Amino acid sequence: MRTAHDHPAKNTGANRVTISDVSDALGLTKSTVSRALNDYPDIAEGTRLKVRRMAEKMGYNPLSFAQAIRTGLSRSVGLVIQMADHDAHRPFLAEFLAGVSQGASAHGWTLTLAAANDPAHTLETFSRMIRDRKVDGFIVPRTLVHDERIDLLREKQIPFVLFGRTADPRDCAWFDLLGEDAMQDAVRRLAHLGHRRIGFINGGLKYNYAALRQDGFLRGMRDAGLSVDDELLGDDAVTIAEGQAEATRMLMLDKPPTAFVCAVDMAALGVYRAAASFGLNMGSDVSTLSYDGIPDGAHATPQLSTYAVNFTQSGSTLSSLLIRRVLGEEPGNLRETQQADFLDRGSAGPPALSPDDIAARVAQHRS
Amino acid sequence: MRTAHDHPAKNTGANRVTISDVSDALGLTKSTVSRALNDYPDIAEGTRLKVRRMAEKMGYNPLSFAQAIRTGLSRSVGLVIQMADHDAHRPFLAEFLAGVSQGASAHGWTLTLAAANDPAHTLETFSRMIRDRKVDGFIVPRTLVHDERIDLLREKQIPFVLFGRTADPRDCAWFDLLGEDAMQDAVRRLAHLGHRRIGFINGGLKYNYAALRQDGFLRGMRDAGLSVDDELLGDDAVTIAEGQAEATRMLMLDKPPTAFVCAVDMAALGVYRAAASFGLNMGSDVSTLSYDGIPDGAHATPQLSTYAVNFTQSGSTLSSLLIRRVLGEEPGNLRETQQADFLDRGSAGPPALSPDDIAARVAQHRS
DNA sequence: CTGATCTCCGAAACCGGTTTCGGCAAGGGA
DNA sequence: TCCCTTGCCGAAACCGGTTTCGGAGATCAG
Repeated sequence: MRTAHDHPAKNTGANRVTISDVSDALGLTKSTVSRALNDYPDIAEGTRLKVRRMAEKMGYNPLSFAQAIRTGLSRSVGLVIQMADHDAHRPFLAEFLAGVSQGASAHGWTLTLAAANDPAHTLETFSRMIRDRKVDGFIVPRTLVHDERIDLLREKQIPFVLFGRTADPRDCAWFDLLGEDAMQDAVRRLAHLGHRRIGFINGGLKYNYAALRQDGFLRGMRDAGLSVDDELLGDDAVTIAEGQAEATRMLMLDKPPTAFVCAVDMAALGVYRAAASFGLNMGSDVSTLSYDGIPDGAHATPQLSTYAVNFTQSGSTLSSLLIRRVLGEEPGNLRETQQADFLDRGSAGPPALSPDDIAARVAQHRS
Repeated sequence: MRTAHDHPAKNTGANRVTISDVSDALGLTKSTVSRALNDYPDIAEGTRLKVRRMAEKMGYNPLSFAQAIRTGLSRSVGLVIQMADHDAHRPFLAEFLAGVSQGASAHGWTLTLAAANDPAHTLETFSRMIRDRKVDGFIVPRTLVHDERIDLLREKQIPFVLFGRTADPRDCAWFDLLGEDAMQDAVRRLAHLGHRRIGFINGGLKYNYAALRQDGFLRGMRDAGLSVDDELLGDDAVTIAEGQAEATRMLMLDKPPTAFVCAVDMAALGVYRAAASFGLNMGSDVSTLSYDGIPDGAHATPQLSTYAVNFTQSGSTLSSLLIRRVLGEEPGNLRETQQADFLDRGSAGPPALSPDDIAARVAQHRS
């Protein structure tokens, strides 16, 4: 049986500078030093400066877990990634984590990461981290329409910030990109290029963003004075295969679209395959605009035009918001949104073919 | 100025069960309860059981940061990922992190993650985490031939475990896959299929694995009784573009290879492109065996035959090794290696063309 | 029966901080 | 001059654990 006393910790701060060392050096008590460093109002300005300088000079840094025992704050942001999400977020994971980590460490906080296999395991993981007070709050990525994580955190009164928005905003702080505006703008651009029949391939309906992006698409269509054909609306396409299936279905209609708007880049890459399978050139015979900005989009031929999300900055912003939330700011003040950046590359151009031309080309390739 | 006393922590363990609650309920002192739970030998077996049961019944869980203040152990494994590594590890990042996280939480530990932009920033990040005692030790991924991270950790006497091996094993525990054996086996398989001229495309020479894998390749060639042509050895190919460049160079030789062994899957995907550019069919006209097991390999046509690494299990093993290291086990006892799994798919077959045939085909496509 | 040894637990210090409370001294008003 | 604030700091408790020390009682050998 391996136990703590079998292996006394050898790294028990041999020569660490403690708050007592600082107070002794100044002839003050450690309580005064503590209050000076924490900006208590009952400390004279001169004393505060002396303490600051001495602490700096001696290289004093408080131990966060020693503070935590009294304050309850561990100065750590929690993040649970769910492995079953096989969809689009994987390509950005590194960037996102880097952003979260850097946003946290900019305030002297750390990132505590956990991974879970399925929704039940995710909730379990949240509960365990809360029970053991490993973190002061959570970043909740990929918010769902009905999100049990939010219910749990609300019930347990744990601070959190969403990456995404949610219908019921109670207790919710968030950062999100305006996917709906991107979809609307995509339609506007395509309409401006001359497209009249535009198909929409949405992402996972369980995610909160799906309804928003569809609304944005529909708004764009209305603004452009275009009619919406139910057959040109596709759902739940978050992989290449799913995107290809939806695009293939639409291209085989009597009146196929000349352009596609995709809620997710992966689906757009599927549209490329569908088009290629019918001998249609992407960017001229058919056009595609999409959303995400995955690296593979830049390697496709032609390069995918898309609304790109800066995941590093998103992560960093989320950390900052969460820290402010933990320190007491109201969630209502902690809601930020931002526009995605349009990358104008080669996948959308003026329609070289009419819907009838496309239908003929498709028919020819099916024989 | 936002300070701690402006926002008193509200989650200061309202109704948390402490060790005193347990001791009071039993009519014991908290010191006895503590020693009972930590398996001190001077506690009667009956008492230990009573304490265990009561703690369980009351739902007592010690606060790790409260323990840390005395023991110095924060029960957290540290991991710093370096963003500048644009090579092959990104596709597995999620799996790897999941493994590390699960390996840690299996022992009640957590994963503290940080990201750095470059080597200097990495060292800085290590130092900061050490100074603030955020973690008890580190997992060091992607070991280099000359690795400053190892130097730093050695000097500061911080426990660590390598993902990979290193030339100077002092203080080093590690887990690694035997890439050299995979390379050797790849040559054996190709020779068995009838290949006589085999090219080797190595990965990044700064990494420790490169020399090992080249040794394995050379051993395989010697075992098969094949001669090694210096022109058929390529280095530093970790991206598709770099792999394509090396393969293109070799295919344009007077005596091109009929098969390739790649140290890294990404490079192998580049070999696919080089072959395609000369009208050579992968798996028949030329063959390729590789190493890593990236997801894209399964999407290539034909599917890439490769030696796959289980990154989830690797991460989990690394966590366990690190925890044992932190608890006092000698690094010499904490060195594990494992064979990669060969995925026999479609990219290697008997040579349909001779080197001369290939040279002719290449010449034809260059005109 | 006595003294030495062992077993087992309580008492108290300790870890490194934070926070409450009280009091001294200076300053201001009457 | 006296009283009442106000400013500023020390003393001590506290947070939730761990670890050292010592001693009471039981056991055992002589």
